[in-house]
Amino acid sequence: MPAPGRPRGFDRDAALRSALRLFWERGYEAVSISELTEAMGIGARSLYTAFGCKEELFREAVELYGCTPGLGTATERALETAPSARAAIEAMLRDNAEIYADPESPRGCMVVLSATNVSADNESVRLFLEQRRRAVGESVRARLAAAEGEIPACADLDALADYAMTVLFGLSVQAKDGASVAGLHKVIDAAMLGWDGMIRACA
Amino acid sequence: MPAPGRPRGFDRDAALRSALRLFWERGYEAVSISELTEAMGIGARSLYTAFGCKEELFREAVELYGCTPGLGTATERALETAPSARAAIEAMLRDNAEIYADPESPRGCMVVLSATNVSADNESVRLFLEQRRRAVGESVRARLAAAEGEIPACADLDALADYAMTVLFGLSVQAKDGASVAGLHKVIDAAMLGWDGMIRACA
DNA sequence: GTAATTCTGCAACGGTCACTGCACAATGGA
DNA sequence: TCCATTGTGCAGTGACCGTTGCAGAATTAC
Repeated sequence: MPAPGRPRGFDRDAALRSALRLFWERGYEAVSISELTEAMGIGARSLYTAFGCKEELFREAVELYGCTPGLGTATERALETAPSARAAIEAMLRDNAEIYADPESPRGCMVVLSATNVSADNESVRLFLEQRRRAVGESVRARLAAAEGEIPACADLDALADYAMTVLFGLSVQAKDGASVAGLHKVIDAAMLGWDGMIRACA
Repeated sequence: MPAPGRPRGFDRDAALRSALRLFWERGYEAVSISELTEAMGIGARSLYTAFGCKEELFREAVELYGCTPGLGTATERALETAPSARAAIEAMLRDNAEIYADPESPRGCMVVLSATNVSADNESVRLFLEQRRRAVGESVRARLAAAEGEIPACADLDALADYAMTVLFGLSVQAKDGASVAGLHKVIDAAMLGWDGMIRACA
């Protein structure tokens, strides 16, 4: 039983995916409504009817990014399935590196890069992504805290988590600048030696 | 003997510093000409007479950032004055961290953050900063290559340099998100253990 | 003084921005 | 068939974008 009224003439999910890709590639403010309507294959009026306004569309696109397998879910999945804290951090970095440098997709992480600088009017958008970055950091911290026995009691969990996030953020910039998947993995090799060093230095 | 014609009615250097601060804080596209003229205390016509156009003004601001002691010179200075490759990398990270989280200045690195996403028309601006980031990476690489004997011959200098740059980039994002100086230093503690691990793993 | 040169304030330029009012189209239910 | 509801195309809204033409102001050289 569809809702009453004229049915929507386009695939809302597909249109949202097109918007996601555009926002991911060039950022929130740098993408105009007319570019969006062209990429989504709809008129401006339909965009507003379906998604409300540009900011709401962006937020929905970020949500979709976050819950799409192979994109934003990589971090969560790595943290949940890896058998140890160390393996979780490494999997998080490596799986994301593959996504960041995938030639089929925009480069780097949408959450890190798509609203780093905005005009005063759109500060709320920047804060929205900042909060999502913070939430990822919290997840990492929680995963470390749950690693009973594996990490020496004297270790600074906050510093470990911040270190992992810093490397993750840096990988996005490197990928945007054209780094290869192999190059990113070499960086992660070094980063994991940093992890081991921190654990060893404390024990 | 000043040049003929009506003399400029404002301090060009001071105006450029105001523009630098604004671009640093919010990025190239997110800052409008009217915001610039207000901050610089001049009319739009004077801005164009003195600086050419918005993009040229931005490039000059980035140059100024790069050659101002306590800002963009920190990296170069650290690489030149530190007594060892390891000390050079550590000084580069720590000195920049102090700048990135300085409460008196915009947060993070202007070169990393002020043009990460731009509209299609201004891609040249993004590429300009990308090239500057690349140049810094080259400087780091060169410093490591010059560290005769200190680094084992089997070490991957490219990976070491890319690792240092990745951490440096990540620190900018962390600072923009509000990280404290102390927090950044803890991250660098970890990062330097990564450095030591890479050296040790190879030797 | 006059000419040449440069800078500045004013008032606009065409273009694009995000967004919307309105008439009409397309559906479901009575 | 007629109504209620919702989506869509068209044509615009006012605001702001980066930029500029022009007249006049301020200086040096003569």
